[in-house]
Amino acid sequence: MSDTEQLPAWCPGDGWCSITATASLVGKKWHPVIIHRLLHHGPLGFNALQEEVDGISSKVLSESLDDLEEKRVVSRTIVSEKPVRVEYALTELGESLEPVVTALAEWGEQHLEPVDEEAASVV
Amino acid sequence: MSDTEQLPAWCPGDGWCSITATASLVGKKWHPVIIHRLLHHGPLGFNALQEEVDGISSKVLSESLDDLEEKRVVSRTIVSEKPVRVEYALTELGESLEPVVTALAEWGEQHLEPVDEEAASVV
DNA sequence: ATAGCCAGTTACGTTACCGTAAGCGGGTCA
DNA sequence: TGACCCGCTTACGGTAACGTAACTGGCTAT
Repeated sequence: MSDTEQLPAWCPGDGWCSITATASLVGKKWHPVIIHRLLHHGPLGFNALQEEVDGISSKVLSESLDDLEEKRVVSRTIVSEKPVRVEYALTELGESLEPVVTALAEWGEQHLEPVDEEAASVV
Repeated sequence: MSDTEQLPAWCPGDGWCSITATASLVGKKWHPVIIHRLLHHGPLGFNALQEEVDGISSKVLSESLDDLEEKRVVSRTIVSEKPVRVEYALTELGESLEPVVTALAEWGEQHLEPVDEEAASVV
């Protein structure tokens, strides 16, 4: 590490930061899980997705989907069959997040699973 | 995608989720940036780190470092020279986050930079 | 003694995010 | 017609995260 080290441009000093920007997309509690489920289960309806995510409320799921749709990560397709169906799927942009979500998942797998937060130090 | 598809175990239905767990570490606004700076600039003092991160306040930096220290991601070393110095560095666990932070950074680089949020749709 | 750097802390306020509970409009099925 | 599924929305509340501003305390250099 010398003094004149050039940073890879993705850490500028002028406001924008690719890390923060990406984190604001994937850093919400449910966002990465939703994306992961969509990656591995193809298009899903609202209720199916809710069951898939396990723990999320309809309200939060709805909000998250709105957010992700606005950010062009998921697409909402109304399938006009008799019972009005809706299908949520990843856009290309959303699918491109696969490495990111995978990185999150694998790191958690490898470094976080043997969690002993309460058994660790205090008391 | 068949029906009996086995998920890689890192997306259980029973509460714990490696993705969410990791996101709770790296998903905060400043956490990944701090880690990134520490990855690329070696150990830094408080003020040096604050200047490096650019935009963070001393309070938030302090809080973030407390959090990251508690989670064994960064270490705080008091270098007891005459002017009391402190050095923040990554632990092994912290360094292992490199792929995750890199994934965030690179995705942002490749998919988010040409941002035209305001120029896009409305008005 | 005054000024300045380093490493924070405290007080205070705002916004974002998450969660519960309930309800609603439309359709299907019996 | 009533019971039930689907796809949400609304109302309400709490906590956590973030932000600003000011201030502290130890040490140093002048």
